Amino acid sequence: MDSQELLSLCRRRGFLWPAYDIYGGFAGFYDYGPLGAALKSNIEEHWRRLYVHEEGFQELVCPLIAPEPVFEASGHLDAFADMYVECEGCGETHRADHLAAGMHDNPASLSEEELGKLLGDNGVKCPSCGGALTPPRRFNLMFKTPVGAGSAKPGYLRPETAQGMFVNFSQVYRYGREKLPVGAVQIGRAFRNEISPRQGLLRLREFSLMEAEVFFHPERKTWPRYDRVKDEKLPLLPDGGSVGEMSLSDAVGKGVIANEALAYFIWLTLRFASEIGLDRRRVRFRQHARDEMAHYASDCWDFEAETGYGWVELVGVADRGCYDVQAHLRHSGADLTAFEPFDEPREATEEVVRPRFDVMGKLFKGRTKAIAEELSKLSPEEVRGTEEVGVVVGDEVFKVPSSCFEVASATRKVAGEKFVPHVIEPAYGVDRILYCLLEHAYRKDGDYVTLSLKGSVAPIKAGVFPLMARDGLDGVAMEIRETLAVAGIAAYFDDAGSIGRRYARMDEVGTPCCVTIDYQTKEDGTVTLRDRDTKEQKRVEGERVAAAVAEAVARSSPAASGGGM
RNA sequence: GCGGCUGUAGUCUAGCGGUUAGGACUGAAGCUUCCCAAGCUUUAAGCCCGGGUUCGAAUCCCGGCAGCCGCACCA
Repeated sequence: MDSQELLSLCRRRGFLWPAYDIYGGFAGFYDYGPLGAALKSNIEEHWRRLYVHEEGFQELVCPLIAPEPVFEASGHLDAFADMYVECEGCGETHRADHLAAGMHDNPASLSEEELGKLLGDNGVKCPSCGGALTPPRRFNLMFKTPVGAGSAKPGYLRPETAQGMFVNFSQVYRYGREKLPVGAVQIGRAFRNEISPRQGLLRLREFSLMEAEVFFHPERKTWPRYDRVKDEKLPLLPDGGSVGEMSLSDAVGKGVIANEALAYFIWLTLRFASEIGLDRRRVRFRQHARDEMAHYASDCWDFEAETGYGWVELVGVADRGCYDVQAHLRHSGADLTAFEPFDEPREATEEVVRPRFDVMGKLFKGRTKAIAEELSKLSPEEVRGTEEVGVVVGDEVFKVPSSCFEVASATRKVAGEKFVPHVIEPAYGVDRILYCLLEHAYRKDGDYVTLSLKGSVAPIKAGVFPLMARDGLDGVAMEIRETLAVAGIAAYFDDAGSIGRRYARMDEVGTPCCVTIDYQTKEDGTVTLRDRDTKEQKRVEGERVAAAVAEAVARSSPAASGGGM
């Protein structure tokens, strides 16, 4: 299909268009119009239904701007940047770390200066023309903005919503009654200063993400509902293999997918995709190659859809290990751990420095308590065999003779252990999903275009038309539209042009059914209900119209709690 | 960021240095008992932006912006 045709429809009918058009446009930014906004919101609402309502994830709304330390910890400040050199001869730019491949174990980890020296020492020239190269220049893909006036602190627009959930692990864990696994989600905007945005909605500088972070005990990566779906089939493209259908349990059993939890969220992604209307025959899960994966991930699967642009990544489901939480724990000093009680409390015996208050009291009088406290913090190794130990309390240094303490073994009851949780992250790109949905729904018969959107996501659920805008038919139609609106069904009144033209307008924006009021309505109160995909019509009682429309919409949608594909 | 191609109403397009930029579809108003983009009347809407060449520029040249394709990039 021709993506230009689809984009033209999107603009014509009010789905979306390039932003700031009257000022010449702004690459990488798009506006959603009334239909696009409704479609986007329906997609997000369906996702929320699955993750928040069914699976019990906690939804958070975190700020779009975060202070610098967050991204120092996450690694975005260093790693979410590319180093470039430019050729002084031909002007071509090259990835500096790529040019240094083979000269260093990990060129990307070097500073600009170090990398520049490395390239210079090895006499690297422009691969295109052999010209001299500029020193490496760093281009960070995050948008930076000062926060506050004066000596403002640097802030960054978030490049993903994930960090907001990692830094809030303790709140999520506590709200979840201190049980694992526990999950948080966030739906919202993220920003990346792409060097070259392309392909419409597929590479934006400002875009929407739906991300979930599921926190696990490192050795128990499964999910309560896994057993229910373990025999379902997944279209998998394993690293180094070819596409094939495989059940979850086979994939986990054969080690194709690293664990049950990862398999479950891969399946949930397929369920979501299918329920909003992506074509099951044009999607697959592609496993990242070892060298493609972020260094901290242990397994990662991209959910891809086939489009006019080729296979496009819509969702990434990755096992990120303990990397993110660990990073914030170290960087912030906060205790971002989970606690697991042992079946039986254990007794741990360890050696400690125990102050002898009877001896100390005489020597240090009123300072005894403070000195003893400091003394207890020392390890047995530090005091063993010494005659005297220096202890600092405030500004004072006290010389404490060894008679004041002893090294004794103490028995402590340990109820359980603390650990840094592992994270599995399903991350969905809303704009890409929306675009692919439109492509997969696009049907063309001659010049006649129909968007075969699922009722669950269709921006308008029903068109309501008087056959003629006269003889009171229009009044009846307006009442019916209002009845539908009150019942929560997005309905669109149209009395302009021929009836065929009005059906065509609705077909082109993916409206699943239309209600038409004709002269028979005046006689027996029935209206016709017309189906978008079959073009079939049937008469229904006027009083039943809301229920009948709801049924028709549901027919082109999956059952609310349906687990099957 | 580099190279190639391209930019005319909401959409698709005619134009090739010289009248008032033409058409189709769409939109709006109206007529027509009108169930699948029907017909008729009326009507709105355009040369991406900025410089230059020229008596005269949608047209030629330069720059910018945007789009498409390829390269690069996509933690």
